[in-house]
Amino acid sequence: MSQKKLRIRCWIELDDSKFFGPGRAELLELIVVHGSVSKASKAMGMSYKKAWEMVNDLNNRSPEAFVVLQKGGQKGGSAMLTDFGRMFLKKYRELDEKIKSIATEGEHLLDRL
Amino acid sequence: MSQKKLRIRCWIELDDSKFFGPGRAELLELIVVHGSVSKASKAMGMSYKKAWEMVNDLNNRSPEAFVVLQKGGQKGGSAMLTDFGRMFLKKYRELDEKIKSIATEGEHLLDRL
DNA sequence: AAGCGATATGTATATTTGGAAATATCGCTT
DNA sequence: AAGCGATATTTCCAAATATACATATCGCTT
Repeated sequence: MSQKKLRIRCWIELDDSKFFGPGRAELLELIVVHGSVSKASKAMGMSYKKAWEMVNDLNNRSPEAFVVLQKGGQKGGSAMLTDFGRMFLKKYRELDEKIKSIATEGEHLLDRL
Repeated sequence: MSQKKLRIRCWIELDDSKFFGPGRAELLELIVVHGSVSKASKAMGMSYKKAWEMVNDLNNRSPEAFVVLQKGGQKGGSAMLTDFGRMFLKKYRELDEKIKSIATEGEHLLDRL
């Protein structure tokens, strides 16, 4: 048998460049848990810079911000999702689930890989 | 209005690395039309090397080849899809359509971008 | 057997990406 | 009001990627 690991994933493109996909979804989830971009990036083994650029890109290219960032303060700073960010993340996960179910029902394109 | 171009796309991962997505789908379609990797790559503004590496990767990592390549001969060489390659491409396009319809039915996650 | 057209492969260069480290920020503590 | 701590933000340089270009290969045609 092939024993190959197969996955179907989706992402959203905005003006012909990637805007939202599995990586950003995971990052946002970890920001919810940890309350900072720094901790979230460490938790997923990503460099802080890359994580910060993702957050920055989400906020800049969307008409509504995904994440509110605060620097300084008692704990040095913080990050939390906006209502819009949480809503978007939830809907993306729902879509992801639907796609997974489509891909596994009946005979499909992965059967012979 | 936002006037932003929005798309939702999917790709297939095999053993944690990308295997098939929109780029390779388009390349295969152009190979069907033109009958060579060279012309197909030019038609989509991609370097020949990159296109060749895509075809090579598809053939190597799949148990069944996607493309049959011939070098030399009357026209210097040629490329054509296998039955498997055509079948896979067709099913991928069907999946793409289903995902698109899911993402656009009713209120969805793209509404506020 | 020489030439042709396209594949197949390698090399050098430009471009993009990525990480490490330095810097700026700000409420709290003292 | 000066220092601290944890984070956000920027700078700089290494490393991975991609592109352009050059070369080798092959089988048919003539």
